[in-house]
Amino acid sequence: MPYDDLKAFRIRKSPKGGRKPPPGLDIEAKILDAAEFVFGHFGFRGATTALIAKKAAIAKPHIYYYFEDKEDLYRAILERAMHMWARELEALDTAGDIQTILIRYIHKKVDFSRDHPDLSRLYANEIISGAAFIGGFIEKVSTPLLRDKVATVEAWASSGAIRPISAVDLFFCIWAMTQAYADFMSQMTIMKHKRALQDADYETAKATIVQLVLGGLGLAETPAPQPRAARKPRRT
Amino acid sequence: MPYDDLKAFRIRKSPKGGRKPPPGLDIEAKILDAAEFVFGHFGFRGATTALIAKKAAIAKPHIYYYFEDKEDLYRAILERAMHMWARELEALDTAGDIQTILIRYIHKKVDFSRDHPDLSRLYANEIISGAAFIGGFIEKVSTPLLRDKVATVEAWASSGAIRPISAVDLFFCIWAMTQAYADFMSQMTIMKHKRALQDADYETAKATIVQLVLGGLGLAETPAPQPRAARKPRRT
DNA sequence: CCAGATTTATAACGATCGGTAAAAATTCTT
DNA sequence: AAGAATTTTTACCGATCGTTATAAATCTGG
Repeated sequence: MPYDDLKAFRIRKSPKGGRKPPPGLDIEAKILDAAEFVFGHFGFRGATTALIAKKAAIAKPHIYYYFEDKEDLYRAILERAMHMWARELEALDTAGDIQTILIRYIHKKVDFSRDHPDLSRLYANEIISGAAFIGGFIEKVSTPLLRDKVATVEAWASSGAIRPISAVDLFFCIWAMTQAYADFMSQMTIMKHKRALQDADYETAKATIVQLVLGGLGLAETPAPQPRAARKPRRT
Repeated sequence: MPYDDLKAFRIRKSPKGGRKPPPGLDIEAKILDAAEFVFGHFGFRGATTALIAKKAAIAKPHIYYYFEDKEDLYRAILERAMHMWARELEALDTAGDIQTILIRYIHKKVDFSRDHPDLSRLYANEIISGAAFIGGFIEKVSTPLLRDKVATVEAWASSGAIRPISAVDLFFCIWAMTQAYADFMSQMTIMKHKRALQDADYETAKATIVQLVLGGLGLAETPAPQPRAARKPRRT
């Protein structure tokens, strides 16, 4: 688990005692949710503490009771986003059918875009603006993770299981397609004449991406209907 | 040419007489270039006129001699970006070999990401932040253009020339993949341990995207060397 | 060379930015 | 219920935001 280094990216404030959600919900969580939305839509520089406070329904200086400054708050959410991002890539376990592995990964990525669009937008904004805050994380955590998965894909290719391909670009393309359904959501809703993407839209997205990836790798859609007993997970 | 409506999106200032670049370069172009960079990296809200002026090597209020306000400047660049974006989609002429059409389109899109990364980032930023400025343009100009191309792809599918696919999502995916090589450039350079993407990287990107799209549509990479020679569309 | 128009630079405005100080309100402990 | 500790609000700060006013510089045509 190499990406546990990311603890170094954040210094929290109060390791003090008791937890208690007395009247309403936890304020810190409300701030984080509001900040996720605002940072996700406008980036670090475009987001304002006033807008975050308004979205969280609190007074503006109240933010500074829970977070040192704007950057601390931004890092807190970025960390959450990177955490989930890295965990998803790590969860691409290389055991089992190739088709199943890829399908499962693509589905998970699209589901993430549907369930956490603001986190995806936040990440996209950070990358577009130059990855000033998470460049180190990408270099030290994401890249080794990627290289591991790239090696797996290349092993598939050299064994003849899939058509040869640039494994790095394959991942870039999968990320681009799956994350687009969060980042470019507003464009898609306009072009589809909808107010929001429905479940059916995400299912169609999954099917299309799966078709492109499996087709591009020369794989059939049906993952070889389990010739033997289900209990045997092939080789490790 | 439906997208000529976009003239309504911009009101320029001086339709007055003579053009002359007397001492240095044209100031307005320098402002536009600087603004393209700054808006592209930080979005409308995150960009500051001071930074644009500094990048253009002029005094801050000098901007307001050529542009009414920040929004006017932003729209000017957005218009340029949308112009190029729409022209590219329009240039996907539906004549000729299907493979050739798709390959040419993908190549053009990747070339655009390489040659105008800031414009691509600008567009991405605008979409991510909700498409507040260009929502109308997308609705009135881009969408009809897209629907036309979608009809073409669907005709291909119903004629059996390609595998059935959601044509709309196919375009979303092609845009996502090709534009990612501009928008997510910083992530890619970090993960590739490079300072910038080289020509070879863009060529690999093209090949990968082409492989995914053609493979996903059940098309061979080689576009039928002669009009009537190839009759057995068997893959690899 | 000079008046008039055009282009650039300087000064400064109100609004808003991120952030602080300190008081008010609330909760916890006793 | 009283006092201490914690949570939230009010008031406000200097810096920077977008923008305007206006003066200096430059370029024009005669």
